Amino acid sequence: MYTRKIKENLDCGILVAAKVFGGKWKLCVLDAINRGFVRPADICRYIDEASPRVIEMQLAELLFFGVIEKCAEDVYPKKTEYKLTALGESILPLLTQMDKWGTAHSEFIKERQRELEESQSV
Amino acid sequence: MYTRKIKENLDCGILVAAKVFGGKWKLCVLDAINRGFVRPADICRYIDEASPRVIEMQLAELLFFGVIEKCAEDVYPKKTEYKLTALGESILPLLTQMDKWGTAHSEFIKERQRELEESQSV
DNA sequence: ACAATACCCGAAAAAAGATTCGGTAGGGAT
DNA sequence: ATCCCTACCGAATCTTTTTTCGGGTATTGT
Repeated sequence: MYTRKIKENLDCGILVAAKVFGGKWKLCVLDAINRGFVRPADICRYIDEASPRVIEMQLAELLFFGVIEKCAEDVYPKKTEYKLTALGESILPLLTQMDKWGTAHSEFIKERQRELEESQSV
Repeated sequence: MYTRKIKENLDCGILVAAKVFGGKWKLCVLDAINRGFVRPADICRYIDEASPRVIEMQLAELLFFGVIEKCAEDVYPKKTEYKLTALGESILPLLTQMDKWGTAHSEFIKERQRELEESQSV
């Protein structure tokens, strides 16, 4: 298991929040679950840009921090389902706001990004 | 100059937002500027956990994406000041909400983190 | 029995991100 | 002249994160 070399600082709220949902795909996973894609294979299909492995890992972390919970663990056939806990639900407003912000400024940011890429390729 | 190897996807709002303020210190820098630490040296002293270099780099990125702007560029002695643009201001509510969330759940998350560290050190 | 699917996990490799180091350049004070 | 401060930047290095690859177990449909 990987252990950090640099000590983490969780002294301010922003850093705590970043710790919990700061991974590349964590918010996407929460979004997927929120939209009803609750089984691992469904989430993977929904977020097909990410590798299944990374989604598993992010699910594991979200589970560890109590943001989601796992159901039907010992039922066969395995029909694992994840759902948001109260803590997870409390993130939704933030998720929504971030999504709104990003969508609202999407064109502007994309345009800047294009410029950057062009200047690099020359 | 560094160019990414994996193509970026900015198709959903969350990914756009993550792109703009997803760095390790970006939100901290915005917070610092918002609190009145507007000169590079001041920001560095305020966020003394981060190296000055990384703060410069994050400032450059925030500048590039139009989240902050730079004043007094050609005045000597150099008294560079950064301030939030309208776009930057529009992030503040999110910043506040994230900080609130993190602060509210700080103890719980820290406790989980402690457990994780203990289990690793055994 | 066989193939396909779901779920989960370890470990190496690749990529991205952060940090350190050293340097430039100008201003101000002693 | 020397020293310290501010601002900035390139490049090597180190750390962290993500990805890829391969494996394992169990179930379902044919």
